[in-house]
Amino acid sequence: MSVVTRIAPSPTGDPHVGTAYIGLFNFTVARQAGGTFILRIEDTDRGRYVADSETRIFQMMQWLGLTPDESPLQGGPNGPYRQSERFDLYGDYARQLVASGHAYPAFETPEELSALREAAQAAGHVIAVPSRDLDPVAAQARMDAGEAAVIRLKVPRDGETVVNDVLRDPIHFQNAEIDDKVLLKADGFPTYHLANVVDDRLMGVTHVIRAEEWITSTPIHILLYRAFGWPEPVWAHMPLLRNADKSKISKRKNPTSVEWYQQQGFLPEAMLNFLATMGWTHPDGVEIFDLAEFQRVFRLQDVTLGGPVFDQAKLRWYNGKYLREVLSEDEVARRLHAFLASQKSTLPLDDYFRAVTTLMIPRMEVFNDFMDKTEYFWSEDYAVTEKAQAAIDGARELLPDLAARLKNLPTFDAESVGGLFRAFAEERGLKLGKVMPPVRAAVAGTMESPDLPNLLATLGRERVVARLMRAAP
RNA sequence: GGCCCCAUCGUCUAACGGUUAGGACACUACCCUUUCAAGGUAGCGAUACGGGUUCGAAUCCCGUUGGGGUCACCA
Repeated sequence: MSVVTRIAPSPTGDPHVGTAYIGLFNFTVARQAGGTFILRIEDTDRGRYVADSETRIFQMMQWLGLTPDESPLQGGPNGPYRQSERFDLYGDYARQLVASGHAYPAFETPEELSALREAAQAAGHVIAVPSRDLDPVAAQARMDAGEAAVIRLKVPRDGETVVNDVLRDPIHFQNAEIDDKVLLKADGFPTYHLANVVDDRLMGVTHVIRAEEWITSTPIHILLYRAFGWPEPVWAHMPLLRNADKSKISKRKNPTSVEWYQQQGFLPEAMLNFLATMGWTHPDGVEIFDLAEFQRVFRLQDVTLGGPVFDQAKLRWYNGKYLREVLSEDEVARRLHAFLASQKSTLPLDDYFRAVTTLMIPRMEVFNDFMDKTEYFWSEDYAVTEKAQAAIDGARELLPDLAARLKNLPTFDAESVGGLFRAFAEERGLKLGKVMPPVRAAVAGTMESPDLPNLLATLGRERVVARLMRAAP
């Protein structure tokens, strides 16, 4: 049987980093087996529905290189892939369960239920729904008369349900502690439990790899599979990504939108690499690896279960590493340019831009760092820091001479410029540390910059001489 | 609170009964050096606690503590 995995996000907001995380593992398990990876949209909650969310989820997956094989946007043999478009299906399956005695219509109002719940809580047991014991014929008559009803799963009163999760020991749940979950809401929409199980079955899903928060509802799903007479999929519950305080990762405490990371100028490769190390380590201790390598060595059973804290500092380190050591300078320049263009920059992708990029690669971790650190490359109106001004004022008399020499330097490359400075310093009996800082301050307006010869060579003779003259008395 | 999951440096983790408990991020110092980075070297730093089992426990068992998840006509 071919492996089929899926992610089933709800279109309720920004494309979440947790979806990307779970997507990575589902994608990989499918790819390893030459199977299929499906993106299904679980939009049965019309109250929380966000219109463009689905498209943005899809774009996130594409950006990361985790493009699904089947999805609402691409279609596929098991469509439709939006639960709202599969509406009719669920009612039929729910009724099938009622007919087979595995489910029943229930007439309790929300108010009655909350009263029941309070009483049950006080007594320390699970809620007992009165409708469960209604005569089926009488219940049918009430439904026919148009009385509002939901359909609930008839959970066995005794025995236990065991979840066999590939990542942990068998988990035992006493059936008496599982309440009769709603399968079909009064508005005819299915709940997550029904829709999820029916769709996974119909789409041939073999491996359910999802977040740990679903563990407690897994026995319900297993009971459903059994009620339908279907075989269970393989279960694997991944640890939850955490905030620094160890709580489940949340918007309030951590950026969770992948779009945010995109806008900061993170690379998808770095994000993927980082995410892969949340709960898993490369067996050879390798820190930097790509999707293909991950696919080659990943094994589900090696996933570690402690809730990993999503540490942005480490993500940034990965990103810097990709900039410096994985991508070519040319590739970085191209991507940086595209990034800046998306931020409304009009800088052309020319040799000058490429040269500046090369100088900045070891000096930025994410693309968003770039403009702040390179103002003086693009404008004559660059800010001059106090320290820089002091450096200029302290050695102002050197500048005209230096400017003249630079103007007449036969070739204006880093090596020649470096030689010029060494010669100048020796001639004047000065240390390089006395000569270079004022020049740096004058041409960059800051004391923090790439090394001076390369900085000057990149800026070019014309700019350098003009700036030096301007700073000189 | 009931049920469920989890537990090695601050963080991500290695170890799969025998190691001076290893690596990475972060942090600190030093080196390189014209500044800032990058890079190199070193340092700091952990088996939550208590009982067992065993010649031997981070590793197996039990308890405690701690953290997390879940208890909707949301997913």
